[in-house]
Formats: sequence, structure tokens, C-alpha cells
Amino acid sequence: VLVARELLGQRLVHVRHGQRLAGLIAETEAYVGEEDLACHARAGPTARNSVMYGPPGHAYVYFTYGMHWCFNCVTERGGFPAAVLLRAILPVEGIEVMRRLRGASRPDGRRIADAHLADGPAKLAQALGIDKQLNGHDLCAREASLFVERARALAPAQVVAGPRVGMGSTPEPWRGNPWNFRILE
DNA sequence: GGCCCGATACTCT
DNA sequence: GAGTATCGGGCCC
Repeated sequence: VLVARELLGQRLVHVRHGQRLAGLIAETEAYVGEEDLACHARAGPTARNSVMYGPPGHAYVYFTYGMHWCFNCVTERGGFPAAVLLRAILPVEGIEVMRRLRGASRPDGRRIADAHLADGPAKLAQALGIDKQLNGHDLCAREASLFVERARALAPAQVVAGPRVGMGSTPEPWRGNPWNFRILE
């Protein structure tokens, strides 16, 4: 939960084909251990969630809804499955490449605003070119192509906490735990 | 902005 | 076979 809050305002970078694609992290969510019934590790270790059981500082990238990738930073010690889902960034570098990777345009054919290029977890992954090839990637390695840079600290008043998105039938208290964090607009 | 719905394929309570 | 940490299009407001 602490990492989810502190990642806000920092810069997520993917160096792709030698070019930096980067954005300021604008929304995150914490998923904390097997007891958290919203966490992919709620039923114990599986092939899909194995990276979450590994050491912290690695990328957990999963596939969902038949067509989307989502990117998480693994947190906590090895053996304790926890991660932070990155749900939105504000693009700042490589914006035109992100627009092309998203391949989306508005129904009227006009370009999508920068702020909406990566304002969802699957949109974020698509805009940065993140997929299963980066599952397990060491975000802290010296030669890492995907990593987080320190950008700026946010004042507590700039952060909004609320319940996580898409909890469906997840029981309380997990459904309502305020483990989603976003930057106040 | 909102609501509804279909797409799509992987995971495994 | 059911469920899914989602998105975009169509529609309405």
C-alpha cells in the first residue's frame, strides 16, 4: 500500500527500440497477499501469478479479458505475493509512438488527447508496448529497459485514496479497502 | 459525461 | 464451463 502511494508522480519509463516512452504515474492499486481476496494470489501460487511470489522490484504482467495486458510492480519479500497495479500514466516522452501503439482514434477521426492515451491499465500497457515478454523483468537491474525514475514527491493533499476498481463480488473488507490511489486533477 | 454490450482467450475456487 | 484487476462503440443526455 505504501509503494502504491509513493509511486504516484514518479516516472515510468520503457526504452523500446532505443527510444524512451515515459509517463508520470497517475493511478495505482495495491494487491496484498493471499488473504486479499481481490489479489491474483488469493488461491495460492499458480503458473500465472508465480512472479508475485518472487523477489520485489520485478514486473508482473498478466493477460486478461482475452485481449489485454496489465502491468504490476512486485513488492514485499520473496514468498509473500503482493504487487502494485499501474492503472494510469500521463504521457511525457515518446507521445506520438504511444499514440501509434494504441492504434486508437476517436469515432470522428480526431486524435485522442494525450491525457487519455494511457488512462487505464490495459491502455497503459499498450501505449508503452508492455506484454508477456516483460513478465518477470527486473525493474531495478542496471540495464533494465523498463523501470521507474524519481520525478517528484506529491503533497498528501494531491493524493486521493478510494476502493479498487473492478472488484465485482469480492467480499468486504477487500472490496472497500481504499487501496486505489490517484493524483487529484 | 453516462449506460449497455460485445469482443476475446486465458485461467483454474 | 464460468469468470475475468478491460476497452471501445453505439447510443443517449
